Amino acid sequence: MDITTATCTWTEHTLRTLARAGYRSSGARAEVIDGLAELGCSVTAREIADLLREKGSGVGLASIYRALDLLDRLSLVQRFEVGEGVARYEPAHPGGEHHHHIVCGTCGKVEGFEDEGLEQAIHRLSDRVSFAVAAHDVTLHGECPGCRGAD
Amino acid sequence: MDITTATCTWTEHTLRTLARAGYRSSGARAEVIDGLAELGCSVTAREIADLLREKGSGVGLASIYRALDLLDRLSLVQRFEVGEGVARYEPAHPGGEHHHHIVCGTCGKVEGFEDEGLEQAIHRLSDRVSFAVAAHDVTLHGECPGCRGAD
DNA sequence: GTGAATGCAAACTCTTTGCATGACT
DNA sequence: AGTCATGCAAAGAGTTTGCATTCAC
Repeated sequence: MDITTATCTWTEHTLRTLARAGYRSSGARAEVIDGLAELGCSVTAREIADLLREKGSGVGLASIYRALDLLDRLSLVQRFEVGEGVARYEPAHPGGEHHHHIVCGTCGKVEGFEDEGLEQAIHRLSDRVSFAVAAHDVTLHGECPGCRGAD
Repeated sequence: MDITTATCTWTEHTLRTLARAGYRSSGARAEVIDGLAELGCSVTAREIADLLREKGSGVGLASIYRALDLLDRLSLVQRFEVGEGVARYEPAHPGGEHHHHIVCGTCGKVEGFEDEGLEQAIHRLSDRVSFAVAAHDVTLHGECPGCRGAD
């Protein structure tokens, strides 16, 4: 997965989509988008705030939440939780390809993974349930290589 | 799945496990366990509180959270979230058999489902990742039959 | 009697909202 | 000018914690 080119494309796509929908994308919103592109996978609002503050930006937390909410409503980011009671966000790729997350129960590290077999199983299963399935989240819990070694 | 006998067994198992671990299980804790057994799948702390209050119980919210936390640490309940920022709990069956959840994006209804193909896919996948996988959560998002019809 | 368990209220964290100010078209 | 966007501060919701009291053993 080439994060660099992917997120670069995502940034452009996002700015273009916002503009097309009539939203202004300067100021705080643009900084949040840049921050998301830079941080990439599985970031919290606080992490974005910390990054922007480090860079000397005066963007407020409220604007970050507002931007994330807007991006989520436009399907430009994916919002999810891994069981900490904190919302996490990451750039959503327009093609629909996506990954899931695995969380280290010891250090809290979150990593992404993709698995075609899993996607297929969920697809097959979706036909069998009474709900109309629109999306799915999978979270694996375990211990990361670093923490396994440190036991 | 026969909820009645399953939760009855679960209640006994839970009380026995607590006693064996040296915890007292009278008062608030027992009421929370009863409430969980009665409500069954995917309940919030508030739902337990409401049920107990209805029954005239004076159990406080803090005791409910403390009980749920203890049961979770002893693996007697499963704790999870479906993306609302609220923790949900349900009796955990000792055998390890478990189900996952599907959430209606319109009315918020949560239902359980089981799928062997999904479990197998996750099992196969677990061998391929660098983490030591200990558990997994799957959440499907969609629209329930009732809300589909009401569109 | 002693230590665990409980209830209440306060504290805390994450997130949302109200409102006045500032920026873009 | 008019509207949208922002920052700050306050409000909300869910959850946790401190402490005095109560209860089980």
